[in-house]
Amino acid sequence: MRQDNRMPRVLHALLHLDQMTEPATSDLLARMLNTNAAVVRRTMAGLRDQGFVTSTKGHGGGWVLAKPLSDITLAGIYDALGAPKIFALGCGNEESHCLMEQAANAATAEALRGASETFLSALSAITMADLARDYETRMKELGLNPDDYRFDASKIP
Amino acid sequence: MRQDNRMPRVLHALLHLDQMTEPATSDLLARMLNTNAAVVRRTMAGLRDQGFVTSTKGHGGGWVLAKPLSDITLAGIYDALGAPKIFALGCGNEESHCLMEQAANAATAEALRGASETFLSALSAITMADLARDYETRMKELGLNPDDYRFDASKIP
DNA sequence: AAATCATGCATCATTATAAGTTACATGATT
DNA sequence: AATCATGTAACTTATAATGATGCATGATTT
Repeated sequence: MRQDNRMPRVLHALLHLDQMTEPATSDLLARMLNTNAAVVRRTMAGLRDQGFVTSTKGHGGGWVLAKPLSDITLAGIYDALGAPKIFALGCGNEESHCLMEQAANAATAEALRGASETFLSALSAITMADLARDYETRMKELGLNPDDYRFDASKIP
Repeated sequence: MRQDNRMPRVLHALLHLDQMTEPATSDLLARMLNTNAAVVRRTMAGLRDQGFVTSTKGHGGGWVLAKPLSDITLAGIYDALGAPKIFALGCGNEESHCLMEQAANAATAEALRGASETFLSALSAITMADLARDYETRMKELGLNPDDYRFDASKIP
């Protein structure tokens, strides 16, 4: 099955949005994320509904961050994306009449449940501000000045 | 992405195999698992290679459990299946030049890594014998006699 | 030895789902 | 009025798992 990359994409988009001084159009974000404007709108729609960003139409319109990064946890974003399916592995969720199948499915489901718990609690513990700090660290490690990188996206042809 | 249900399926198959007194053909297992003989062969191939089961050709041939259930952990089976991809969620694994994307991807990857660790250690802690016990418990809860269920699969038309 | 059974394996069709595309209606700004 | 940008629907493409089929090969039976 094809992988769902909306999560890292949206995180990436939010980090860029935080650097913007004016609304970012879907098209600009699409170029930043190396994708398509319609995909951006579709993906960001959930974040808008949850109040993480706002979108405005018309001239000068686009996407704007609606909260400080420190108020946005990755769990909040995950939910805003519609809490997409985490696992490629299934647990044979059909209601089975076979008791052996029930035992097999239950064991698989339990292992997945634990993993999902770990995953979601990890997401709850991280805010977008943490990511921004990580980004800053990466900048420094390369000896770059954050200001040089700001608005970099607008330089994309 | 479509889900990978090989894991619970194989667990189910092994529980049945443990109840057999003679080799189970791929076709029989397929009917037990509600699938296709070719799928069974394909899926069980890895288990055979890892020595969990043996397969013999010809008259009276088929699949036989090669180890006691207590010697088979779910982790062993997961590996025998080729350690299939666990997550439907991706972490944008492309090597990115954008530091924000790197930060976004790293955070997602780290959350997934933790979840995968939880998952795999859960699998290591469970043996097929545990599943068999669970099965027995389910039998008793329904007031059924395990012997009544034995070879049930051969009754499938 | 011939017939039959069953695996091993390759190939093709089917299905599910994320992602990419396109098109167009609607609202905001100039 | 013209232009910009979102909102949304519909369609196509890409990717895997799964399903289906056919046939070669080896084992067993008669």
